[in-house]
Amino acid sequence: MEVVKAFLKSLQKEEALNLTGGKRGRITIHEVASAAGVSISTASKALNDTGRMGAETRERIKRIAGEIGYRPNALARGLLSKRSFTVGLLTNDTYGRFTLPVMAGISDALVDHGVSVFLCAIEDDPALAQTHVDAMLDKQVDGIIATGKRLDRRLPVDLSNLHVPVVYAFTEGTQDSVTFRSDDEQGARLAVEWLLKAGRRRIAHITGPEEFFSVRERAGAYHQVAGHREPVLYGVWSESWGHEAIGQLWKRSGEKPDALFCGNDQIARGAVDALRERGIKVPQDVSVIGFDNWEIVAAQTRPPLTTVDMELKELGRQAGLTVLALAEGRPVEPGVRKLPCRLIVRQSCGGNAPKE
Amino acid sequence: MEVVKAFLKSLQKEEALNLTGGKRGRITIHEVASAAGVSISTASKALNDTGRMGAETRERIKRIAGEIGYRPNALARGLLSKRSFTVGLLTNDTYGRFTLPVMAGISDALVDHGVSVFLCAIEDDPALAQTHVDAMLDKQVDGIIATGKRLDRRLPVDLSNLHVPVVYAFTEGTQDSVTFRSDDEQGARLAVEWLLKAGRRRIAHITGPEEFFSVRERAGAYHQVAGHREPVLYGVWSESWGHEAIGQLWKRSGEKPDALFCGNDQIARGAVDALRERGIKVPQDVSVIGFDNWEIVAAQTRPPLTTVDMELKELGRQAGLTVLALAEGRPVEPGVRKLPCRLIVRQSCGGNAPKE
DNA sequence: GTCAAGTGGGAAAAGGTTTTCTCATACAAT
DNA sequence: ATTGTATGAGAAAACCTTTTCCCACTTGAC
Repeated sequence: MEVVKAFLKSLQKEEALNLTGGKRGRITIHEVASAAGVSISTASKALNDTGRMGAETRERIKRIAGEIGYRPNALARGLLSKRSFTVGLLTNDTYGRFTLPVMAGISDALVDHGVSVFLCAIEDDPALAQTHVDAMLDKQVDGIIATGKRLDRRLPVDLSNLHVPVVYAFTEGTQDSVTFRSDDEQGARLAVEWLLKAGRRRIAHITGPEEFFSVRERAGAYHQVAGHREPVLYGVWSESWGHEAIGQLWKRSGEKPDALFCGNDQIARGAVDALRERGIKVPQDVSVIGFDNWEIVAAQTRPPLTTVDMELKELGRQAGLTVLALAEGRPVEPGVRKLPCRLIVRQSCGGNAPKE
Repeated sequence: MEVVKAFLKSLQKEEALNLTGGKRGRITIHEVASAAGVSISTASKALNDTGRMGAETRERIKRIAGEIGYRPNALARGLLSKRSFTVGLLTNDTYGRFTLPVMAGISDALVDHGVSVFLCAIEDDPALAQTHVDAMLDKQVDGIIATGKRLDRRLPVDLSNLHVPVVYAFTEGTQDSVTFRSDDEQGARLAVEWLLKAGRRRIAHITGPEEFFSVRERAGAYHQVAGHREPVLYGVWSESWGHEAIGQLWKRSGEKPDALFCGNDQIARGAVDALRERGIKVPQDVSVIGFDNWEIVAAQTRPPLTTVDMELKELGRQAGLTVLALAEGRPVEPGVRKLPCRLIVRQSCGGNAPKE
C-alpha cells in the first residue's frame, strides 16, 4: 500500500523533473517512425525484420533508429508478449559460496538472450521468501531458479504451483520438476581413484555431518572405491574439525593413513595444518584431497589443495538454459540431472597437473 | 452495447482459461471488476485507495480481489508510471567478497518498497558491462548501483550520462555523483588504538600493494596513531605474503614487534600461522588485528581474528535507499559519504568481547 | 420547483510495442 | 479496359493499469 503512495508522489515529481532538467522521456518508436517518415507499424516491422517492405526502407529505418539511439521499451514489449526476459534466482545461501558460481553461470548463459536475473537472498525466512517470490511474479518473470547450499534441503517456500516454470539447482526440488545437481558420487570416486593411482593404499575419509546427503553419497563412493581400508570420520564442515580429526587418527595404534580424502576444502586445510604441526610432509608422507575447490581456501593452503570441483558455474548455465527453454514452451524432460565433477590438481597429492 | 461486448469477451477468455488447465493467463483487474460487478476504473480506485466511493464498495472489491488472488501486473503499472520498482546492481567483484554483503544490504532495504534487484556481474569486460547496462535500461530500471572491489578504480563502463540515477558503492564514482565508501582511515585508527589500549607499543603494519588507495589511507592512519614506531611492509593481499612478512620482521636485528596490524584478514592469517610456527604465542606474545572481517578467514584462524569490519551491508542499505530517493525525485546531496568501520573483537588481541 | 453542490461510479485515454487486417498502388495478364 | 496479383505501408486492436474527466443521481436550500 505504501508502495502506491510513493508511486503517486513520484508521478507528481516527474513534472518537476521535466522543468528542472528535461532528463525524462526516452526515445520511442514514434520518434523513429516520424524521423523516417513512416508509420509506427512500419517502423516496428522494419526493426523486427517482420512484415513485408522494401529492403531500402527497412535499412533506412534501422539506420535512423540507430542514429537517434532508439531502444525498445522492454516493459511495453513484455506486456504484449507476456515475456519479460527476466528470471529470478532464489537462494538461501547467504554466504554465496554456492550461489555465486551458479549465478555467474546463469547470467553467462542468459545475457546473450537478453535475459536479466533478479537475485533474491532469503535467509531461511519463509515470509521474506514469499515476499520476494510475489514481487518477482508481479514483475512477470519468465521463470524462477531455486538454489541453495544443500542438496537435501528445500527452500522455505512452495514453488510447486506457480504459473511460471521453476528449475532447481543444488537444492531439492519437487516431484516432476527439473533439478540440477552435482554428481558427488562420481566426484568422490575421482578423488579416491586419483589417490590410488598415486600409490596410496591407506586412505582415510574425514568429512562433514552424516545427515548430509552428499556426505553419505561421497562416503559411499569412498567405501566402494577404497575398499574399506580405513574408517570414515564424520564431523562438521570446519577447519578445526579437520585439525582435530588428524589428532584422533594419529592417536590410534597401528599404521597411519598415507592419504586423506576430505569432505570439503576447509576440513582438508585443517588437516594439512595439523599434519604440518606434527612434522608430517604433504604430499610426500601423506596425500590430501579436498572437495569444493573453494579457491580462497584451496589455493591458499600450503601446499595448495588438489580438490574436486562441482562445476557449479556449468550447473548454473544449464539451469539457466533450461528455465529459458521452459519459458519458451520447449519441452523439457523432468527429473534429476547429475553433472560430473572435475578434479583440480594442485600440489597436495603429488601427481601432475592435468594436460588440457 | 459496449458492456455486452466486454462481457462476452470476458466470458470467452474464461472458457479458454478453463480449457487449458488454468495455468496460463493471470487474473487481471478485469476479473476483479466483473466479479465485483463494477467497472475496472472503480476496481482500480478501490484497490489503490484513490477516488471517491462508498466505503462498503471499496471493502467488497478489496475482499473479492483478495479471494480470487488478484495481483497487479507490474509491467503494465510500470509502463504507465515510468517506475519499474527495479534497480540494477553492477559489479566487477567476481568473487563476491564485497558484493555479497552490499547486495544483501540493498535488497534488505528495498524489498519493503517492492523493489527487486538485478545483479549483473561484469568481469572488467567493457562489452559485457555495456550489454548488461543496456539490458537493464531497456527494462526501465529505476536506478543503478555500481559496486566493485576497490575504492580507487572505476567500473569499465561509463554511467555518467544515463537518464536514471546512479549511486556508487565501494567503487570510484564520477564528479557530482553520490558515492558511499568505508572510512578506512577511521577503521585503521580503531585497530591501532585498540592495540595501544592493550598495552602494545611496537606495532608493525603488514599490508597490501601501496598503489591501493585504501592501503595508503590505512597506513596513514597507522602512522598517525602509532607514531612511526615500526615500518610499513607493503606486499600483496595473500596469506603467503603475511607469512613471508613475519620472516622478514623476525630476521631483523633489534626488538621484535609486539603487535601486528594487518591490511586484511588473509595477511593476518598468514602472519598468525607464521608466528605459531616460530613458537610465538598469539595473543600472549604478539597481538594481531586484521581487516575486512571475512568470516571464512577471520573466524577460522587459530586464534580467531580480531578485525575491522567495513559494514558493507549497511553501506548497501544506504546506497539502496539513496538510489530509491533519487528515483522518486527526492533531492540528494552529491558527494562522497564515508561510513564508519566497526571493530570485531575475537581472540587474537587479548582484550574483551564488545559489550553490546 | 429550480439550482447548486455533493456523491458514487463509469468511459476513455494514455503508456510503448507488436500484430493482424485492410488499403492503395502498380503492373501483368486476359 | 477489366480483372488479378503482388507489393508496400498504414490503421487499429491488444496487453493491463491508472487517471482524468464526465455523467447521473441525491440532497438540501432557496
